[in-house]
Amino acid sequence: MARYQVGIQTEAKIIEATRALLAEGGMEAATLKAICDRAEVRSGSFYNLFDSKEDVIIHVVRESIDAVDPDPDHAGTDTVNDLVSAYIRFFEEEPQLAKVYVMAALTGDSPTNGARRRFLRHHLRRVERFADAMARADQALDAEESEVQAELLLGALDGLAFRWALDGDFDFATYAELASDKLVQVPARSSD
Amino acid sequence: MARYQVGIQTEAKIIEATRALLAEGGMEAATLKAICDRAEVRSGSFYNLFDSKEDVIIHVVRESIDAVDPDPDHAGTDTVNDLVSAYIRFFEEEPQLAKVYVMAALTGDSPTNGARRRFLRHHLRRVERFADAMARADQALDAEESEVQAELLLGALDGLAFRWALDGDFDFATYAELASDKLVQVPARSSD
DNA sequence: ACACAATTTGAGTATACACTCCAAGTTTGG
DNA sequence: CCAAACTTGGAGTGTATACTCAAATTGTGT
Repeated sequence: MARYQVGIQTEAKIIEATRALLAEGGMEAATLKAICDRAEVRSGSFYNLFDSKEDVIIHVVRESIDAVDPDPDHAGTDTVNDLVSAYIRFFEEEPQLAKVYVMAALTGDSPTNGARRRFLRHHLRRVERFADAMARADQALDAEESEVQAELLLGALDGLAFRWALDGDFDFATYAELASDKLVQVPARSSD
Repeated sequence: MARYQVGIQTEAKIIEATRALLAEGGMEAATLKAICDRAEVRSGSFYNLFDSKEDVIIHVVRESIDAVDPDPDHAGTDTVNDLVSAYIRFFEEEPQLAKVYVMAALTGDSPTNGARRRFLRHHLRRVERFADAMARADQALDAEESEVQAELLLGALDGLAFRWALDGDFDFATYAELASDKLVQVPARSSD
């Protein structure tokens, strides 16, 4: 027999509770008890729907990682500006998911190590995307140069995101744009 | 009566063990049992010398934060280059402490929240230092502009450090220098 | 209304953690 | 060489954690 509606709703409640807890207090706040209390569910129901705590957490973290991507199909038409704007928009429109995104990398726990590896893998994919967009915009850039520039820009963006996670008042969007302006523009070949 | 030599040595062993554990596995690796095992000491001795686990951890974290500072007296003579070089040197010469420095902010646990706050406070002090050096180097920069530039550069450096913590193969020094070059140089006022 | 699968419950298990306690041992100054 | 101060070992405490399970309850297609 198919799944019951009530079970699907319970699953949604658990996911939502986990997301909120991760956003508010990172990995350490998302204990099983906290998740179940918030979702108004007993631990037995939790384990009827998920194999482990790690399951939900990875679900939520993946969701937050996917949300940062403006073009999951990788059509290859996005500009560097598109990519940076998407990153900024993500922080403005989905601050909760954005916080999960950073917190997952920031906080420790055995499930997080998985999340951390995931983060690194995602980071490397994004570097590729940025590098592609840069190479498309500036034919003079070879593959290696654009990759270096991409690492640099993403490093800066992640650092600023990290800064924002430490202090919510930090104006991430403004600094992200500034970083993009300074790091991406091709330096005017002055004299060589 | 003064402290016994043997106690002082035990204290040193515990601190060293904590430092190594923090560097290797961050906050979550530094359990009391792990610390005591590594230091070859029983928990009773630990608590004879420290009030709590948090005590040692804060000691080690503070040590790592202090190590990043090239001029603790703040004589005000250092250039931006000096500051960036000191940051890079810190990662090259004291990779273990550097990892503690990043890991403390990266990994969670109740003691870490203290460490995280400490990290933010230290970050703000460093921003001031960088901003001062920038203002000294370029008289055209007003206080606000130099602070923005300092936040930007430090954000980028921290992001690259973060990247290095995720993946030890990442060439932090090269990227840090690149970031400094691109973010600090005053843009040639082309036409305005 | 019925059968029965899906779901829920909540007490219970096992484990890990930081931390305590104190008797026994060691170091030190006088 | 003594006694006081310090240090140590290691069993033990309390608490929090993730996770299990059998019985009770609820939802759904027929």
